Amino acid sequence: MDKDLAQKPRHLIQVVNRRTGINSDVIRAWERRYKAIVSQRTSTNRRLYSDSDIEKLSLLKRAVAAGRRIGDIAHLSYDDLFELVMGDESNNSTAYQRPSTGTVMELFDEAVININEMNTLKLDVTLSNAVAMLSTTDFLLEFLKPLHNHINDECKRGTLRYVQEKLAKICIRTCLNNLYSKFRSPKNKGPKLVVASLTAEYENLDTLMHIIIAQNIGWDVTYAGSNVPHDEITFLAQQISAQVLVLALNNPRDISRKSYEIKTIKDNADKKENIVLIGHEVLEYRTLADDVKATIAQDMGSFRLTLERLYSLIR
Amino acid sequence: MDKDLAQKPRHLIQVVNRRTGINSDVIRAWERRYKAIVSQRTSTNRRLYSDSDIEKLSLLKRAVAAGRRIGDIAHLSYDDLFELVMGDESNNSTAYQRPSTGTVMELFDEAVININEMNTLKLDVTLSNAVAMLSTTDFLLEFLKPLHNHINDECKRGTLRYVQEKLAKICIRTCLNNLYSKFRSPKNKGPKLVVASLTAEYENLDTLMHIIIAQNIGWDVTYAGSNVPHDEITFLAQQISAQVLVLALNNPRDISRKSYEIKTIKDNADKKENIVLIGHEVLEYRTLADDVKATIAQDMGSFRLTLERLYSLIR
DNA sequence: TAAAACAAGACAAAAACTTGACAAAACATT
DNA sequence: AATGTTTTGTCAAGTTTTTGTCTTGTTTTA
Repeated sequence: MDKDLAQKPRHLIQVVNRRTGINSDVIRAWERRYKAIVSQRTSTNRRLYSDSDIEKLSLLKRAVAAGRRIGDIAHLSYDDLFELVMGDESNNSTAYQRPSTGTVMELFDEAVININEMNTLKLDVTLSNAVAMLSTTDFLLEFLKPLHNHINDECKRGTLRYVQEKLAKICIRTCLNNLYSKFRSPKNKGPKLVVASLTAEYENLDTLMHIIIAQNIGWDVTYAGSNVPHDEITFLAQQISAQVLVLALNNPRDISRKSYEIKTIKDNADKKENIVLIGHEVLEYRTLADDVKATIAQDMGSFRLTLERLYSLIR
Repeated sequence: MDKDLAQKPRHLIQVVNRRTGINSDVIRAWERRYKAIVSQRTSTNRRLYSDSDIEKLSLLKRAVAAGRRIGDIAHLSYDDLFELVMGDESNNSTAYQRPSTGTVMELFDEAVININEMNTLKLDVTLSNAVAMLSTTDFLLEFLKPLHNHINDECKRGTLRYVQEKLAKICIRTCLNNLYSKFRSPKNKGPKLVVASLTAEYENLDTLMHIIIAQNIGWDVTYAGSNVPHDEITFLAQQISAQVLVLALNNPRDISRKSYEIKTIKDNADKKENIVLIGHEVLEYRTLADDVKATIAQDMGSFRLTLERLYSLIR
């Protein structure tokens, strides 16, 4: 019965477009030129696609992304295609192509315009387009982080008003939140990691970006938010038996107290627990980091490397 | 018995319009052309809709927003529609699995257990199941609001630790965020509404719930966050030409300053702009509300009524 | 009596269709 | 390295289908 449903032509070309990310024109062109997917039609000549059609189209897209030419592969059966894509993607894992700077630039400009116009709806669309078009890493490092910096700069300079900053940051937070939930599945049984920040720290978009990176590597992330007393962090990490604890340090105040608290956390923790420090005040904690054998990750790039290293150590 | 009530035809088309955000003309056209919802009639030929009719209409609206054509889907059963919408909204068509049981009580208990165990992953699942199984209103009023109260109570009593509260609230915020983005579509051309809170107010989950309600009625909501200076709020409302301004008042401090600021906002606003006050400190602003002709909405129920009234006035 | 609901038809914007053209990218050849 | 050829995504023009909105005129409600 399920198979029956999967074969049933019931999706309009627009739905296929949304699900696969392939432009409607392209879908039609592939049909016209190579008979890639010859869909059924309604009595009034509209195309209707089945679930399996959509799956084949997704495979075709992946094959093209892996460097195949559509004309060569369009006629292949689903199974042949599947095999092809699997081979391509496993060999080519390093051959990821950076998006052209043009793409990122255009998305960036679009986002800036949306922010200036305070059109949160359009900004949402732009952000989710960026997510769709870029890899997670590129999205964060090449697009969102620069955008975030730009917003902060313009705000300091006075070119951007306070509400504009606020609205933009709420949109970005929502977007990061979506990204976070999207990649969370009960099936994920990666090693556990806790992200939190101590008392007198504020919520920070950079911290959220770090969370996405960790998740992207394969960690099962639990985010405890900002402004959490140190003993609560210890409790949480122990209860869920986290293997890594990430602390965000963005507020330049109370460094000595926080240092003491971090030391306490380390003392109370199991020996296997690793501590990673992030945030832009992180350099103030250099000597402490040596002391408690914590790792300092100054930016998202080194954070990714650190977590990848820890991940391979644990696995 | 509840089912009985849900099947009972008792809502005029106007009510359906406000609850679903679907124009009355459209509802009638859908009935005339596709027999989407063939409602009962009174003895004098007025249409009367049941709760289930409203829910099916909401699903139809979501399916249309996801790119479906009304003519193709109007005839589907509620369950088929549900499956379709779930597939469309979470791009991978296999994501949602219907939970085995699901009264509000059971969902509530499940959530409480998840919170105690600090299993955020499972809590996420429970919350999204609740969203899927209940109507938006029921989800908020019967499930989430009580859960939120429960968390606050347990925390005051000391039964719940600080991290547990934190984790739970982050999950809830994420869930509300998702709900918010889900119902935002560029197609929505509802009247505009701004939600914000003044300086010295903090972020509040109740405010987010109010946002979902407003959106559910058909408003195009812009959320400016908390702690926004009054002149920034005025600027925003003018720029996007909002027709309603919702202010959240949860902090008992600085009432006189805030009163003054609200008055200033009213003075600078266009005459047509309506102000609605929400939050648990809202009763302190009674005299002010009379002064500036603002409406006070003490709870989510009266908030819904207020916005429905304003919606029908504007339309 | 004014406002709201009804029916039926008309209209126009949006979306999908076909065909053909174009230009950038990829490939092949010299 | 330069040049010619093929591939392929995108766009435009013109047609058809779909669907939200509006109009007109009648009936019901408050």
